[in-house]
Amino acid sequence: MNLKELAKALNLSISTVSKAMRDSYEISETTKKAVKQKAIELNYQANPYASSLRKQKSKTIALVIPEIANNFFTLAINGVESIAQEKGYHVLIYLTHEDADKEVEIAKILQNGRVDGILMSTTCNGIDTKHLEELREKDIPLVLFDRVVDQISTPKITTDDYNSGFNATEHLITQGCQRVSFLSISPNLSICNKRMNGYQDALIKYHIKSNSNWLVQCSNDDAYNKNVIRKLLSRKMIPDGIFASVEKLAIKVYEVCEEMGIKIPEQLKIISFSNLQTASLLNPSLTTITQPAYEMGREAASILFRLIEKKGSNFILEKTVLKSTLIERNSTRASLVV
Amino acid sequence: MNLKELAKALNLSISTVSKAMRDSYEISETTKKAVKQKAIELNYQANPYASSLRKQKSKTIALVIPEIANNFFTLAINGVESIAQEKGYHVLIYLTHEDADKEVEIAKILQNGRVDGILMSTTCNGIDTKHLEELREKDIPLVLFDRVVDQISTPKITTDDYNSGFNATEHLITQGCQRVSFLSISPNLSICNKRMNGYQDALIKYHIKSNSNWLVQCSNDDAYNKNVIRKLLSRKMIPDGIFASVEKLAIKVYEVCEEMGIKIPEQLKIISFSNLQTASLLNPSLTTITQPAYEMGREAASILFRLIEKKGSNFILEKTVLKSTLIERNSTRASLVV
DNA sequence: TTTATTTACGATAACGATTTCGGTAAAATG
DNA sequence: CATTTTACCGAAATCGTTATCGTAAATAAA
Repeated sequence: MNLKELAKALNLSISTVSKAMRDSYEISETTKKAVKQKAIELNYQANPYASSLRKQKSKTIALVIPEIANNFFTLAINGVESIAQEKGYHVLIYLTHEDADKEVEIAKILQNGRVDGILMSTTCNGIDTKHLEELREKDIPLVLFDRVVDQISTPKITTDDYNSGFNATEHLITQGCQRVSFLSISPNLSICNKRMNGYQDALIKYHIKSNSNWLVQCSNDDAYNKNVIRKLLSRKMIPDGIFASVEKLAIKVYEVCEEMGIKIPEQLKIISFSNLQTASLLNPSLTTITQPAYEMGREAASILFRLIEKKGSNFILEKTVLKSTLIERNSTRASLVV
Repeated sequence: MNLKELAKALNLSISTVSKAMRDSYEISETTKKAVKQKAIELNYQANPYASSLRKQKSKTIALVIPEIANNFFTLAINGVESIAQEKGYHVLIYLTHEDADKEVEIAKILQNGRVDGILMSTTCNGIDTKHLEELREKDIPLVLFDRVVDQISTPKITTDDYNSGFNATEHLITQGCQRVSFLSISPNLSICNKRMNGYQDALIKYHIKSNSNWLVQCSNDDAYNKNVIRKLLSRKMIPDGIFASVEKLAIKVYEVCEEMGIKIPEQLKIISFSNLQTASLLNPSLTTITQPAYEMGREAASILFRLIEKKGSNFILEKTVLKSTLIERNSTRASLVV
């Protein structure tokens, strides 16, 4: 079923039918009605690729994220999808699996007009950002969220990572921690570094000597991370507080503590960035800094659509910062002095 | 940058360049090399929509799922994406949010050639399946996974839901439960009913009177479900075992038990279908039936691609059944008789 | 040497829509 | 009554590829 057949069935020209379908002022109401009815009757739907080719826009966006088995991204996708569906856009999903090369490859592929815009949260392994600059040069609308790259000039949605990092650390300290360790996911990730800066400044505020030994670099390999954490908790002087920059590191800490018989929060308190649905059901319940993931997705998507629709508008705010909330639970409960 | 410009830069015809790019036997090796080099130099990439229009295939599949904030689907997406990326396909994602109308709408939209095939897990609220039949009639490759619809003739990937349901219930009984309740997510979902059948047959095997009071219909509204569970656990005769057909119901049970001070597993044992990463860290750790979600995604995708590539091949197995595994944890630990 | 066959490439027509540009009738205007 | 508008509609170009077909030169076969 294409326009030609539909036109034939109506004894009208192709162009008339095309215009009628899109409510052109050139077409009388009566023929419009006739055309639309026949279209429904014959189950006509415009071929999206023919339209895209002609109109040079695809009504499709790409969502590029490092992983999906992660509640933050899951919620963000929900936010993105909700806006996309409202706007009648389609969403292509690409996972980089924290592989910088794959991210570059995907960025390359997306230069060919397949999508009208890109929503991206970068991999933590990347250092080079040429692929993002290329997208900017080609004027492909790009919005970064959460894991942003500061040097790229494009809208970015983040949370107040520095403050959150500061507050999380302060919370540990006020709950009685003296030796607070920070688990980083990557030294190349600006948001992770901001969280770390908050951590360091909180230590300074409370006159706690910032010891680089408490700063632990993790990776995206679960097994490796578990080992790193094991080592951390096997030192002669182990931390009494851990600030995990991402959820999966907190999970590994729990596992290692169980394994080693370390009691949370009595021997070790822990706080983590996390959107776990089950944070309150863990043993013990996990104190979290929870990002407004859904809202971030929605915000990122709606800014992207604004970019797409009013291309060339320059009143686009570069940076949007949403607030995370610290939810206190038992994993950081001050030890009861019975 | 399009073929025309590339051809001009090479002093060749458009058709020659096009063929060279796709390694046609009609083109000499020398010109092929020249063309490809120039293509890289000028950063040429074929316009996907022009290609799709001409070739009548899009190298794109649709993944239609009811929700994404669910570890099963998250893992399945991972599986799907891994195969899609291997095959050079793109993945469009659509969420129905358990809304049958939305599922119908999406199915309609996908009839227009936007995708070469569809991967779907149906909503639990659907009863009508006309939209799926239409897809079959239009010969659009369709593979159902997990939440399948039996009456549609198309490949399906499921787990052994009946057996799993039986085993889960048997497990509760052998751990000492006498009043086992089943939390259903929907009466319209064949896999949920199969799990229930397993449950019922296990009761029969152990000569436990199957009481319809123990069969609780939940929905996809968290607040509603929580209320239903509250009521269940407020009866004069409350169950001593709960079998949750999906993860989110189990979480609600935990929450209600915490609220009401009901001790798991002493007063109430619970087992659930679940792919929670944190099942072992819950308080108490949750006994689960865990589906091979990643493998199901991979399997579904690879069958879909077989369908797409050898359209008309009839040796396609209708049904693939993978095995779930019961992972025993503390939520069903037999009460210690101290 | 003549004929048949490859080899390597180009011209051109699709694919299915959108859009510009006309064109014709009827209605409105002078 | 002549002229301009207005209201509708159609022809044809276009988007960027791919596929079919044709053809010149080069090679092989006769």
